[in-house]
Amino acid sequence: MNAPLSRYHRSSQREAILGLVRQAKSHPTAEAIYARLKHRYPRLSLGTVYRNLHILVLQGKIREIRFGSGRDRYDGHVEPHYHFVCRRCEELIDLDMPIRSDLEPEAARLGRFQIDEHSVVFQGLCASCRQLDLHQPFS
Amino acid sequence: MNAPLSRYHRSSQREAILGLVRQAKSHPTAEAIYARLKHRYPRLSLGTVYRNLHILVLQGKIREIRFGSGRDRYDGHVEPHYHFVCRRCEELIDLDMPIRSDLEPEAARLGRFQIDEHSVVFQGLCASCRQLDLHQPFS
DNA sequence: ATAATTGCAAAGGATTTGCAATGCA
DNA sequence: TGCATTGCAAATCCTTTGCAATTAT
Repeated sequence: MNAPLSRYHRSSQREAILGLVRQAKSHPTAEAIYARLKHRYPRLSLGTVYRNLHILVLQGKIREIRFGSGRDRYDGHVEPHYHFVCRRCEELIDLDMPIRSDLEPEAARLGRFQIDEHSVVFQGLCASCRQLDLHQPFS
Repeated sequence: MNAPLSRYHRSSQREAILGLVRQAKSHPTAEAIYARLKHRYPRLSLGTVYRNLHILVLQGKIREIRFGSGRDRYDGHVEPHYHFVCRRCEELIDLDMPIRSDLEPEAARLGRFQIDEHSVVFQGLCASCRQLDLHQPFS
């Protein structure tokens, strides 16, 4: 992961990546971030994007989201929240609903777990795919 | 994915894979399944394992679990249930606690979603890693 | 000056796929 | 026979890493 030994130096690439992840309503993949910054930093490389994303995660400034299909996504909202994923278009949406913290002690009781957090992901069809689905259902 | 055009033929490899995933208490990866069946089917290949796992998922006989680190895991329990993942050893444990179905209409109301299911994953330390952690915390 | 960051290219791990041979219906 | 399944190997996709050059402190 190549994390630094002492403290970080600032880099405009990293700041741009953080800015982009924070302002994006979507939850961009590394590839998407790379594509959107490539014109501003023509020599930018994917490796740099990945390295900075990891640093930002270590710094607690963004979150890595790993469910769903192959690629990781990044979330600029670090406060706990739930997600919805469309099973057709794979869009990932933040949900503004209360966290059920009471679930944690209940789960902890089932084993001798120490539970730090939990995630909830709803799956189904988003508004637009729902319409499509009426006409062209998929197997 | 190479799904068949009409109906499936039976294959003893597929039956063995299904049997193994069902009886396993752990949630094995494709690699682990391959390793455990290799002596019984010396010419078995990883490709065959992956292809059959996908077919079994399509048939609704097993579930694919995709959170956490890189590799997919497979679950022989197809009824909805929640999971616990240890952040140190990455063990994945089925939890026998009631499903909060009331969460779904609540989430659906936030967008115009059609919600079919939801998953809940608790993260923390399992019983054994918890003890270790007292002596050798990790960064 | 020291150490972090970059770009590039190559390596890595997990999964998928093309193809000829084999097996099931 | 017709089509699904297999083994094998190569290909693909996403992510990580080594290294020499550059940049921040």
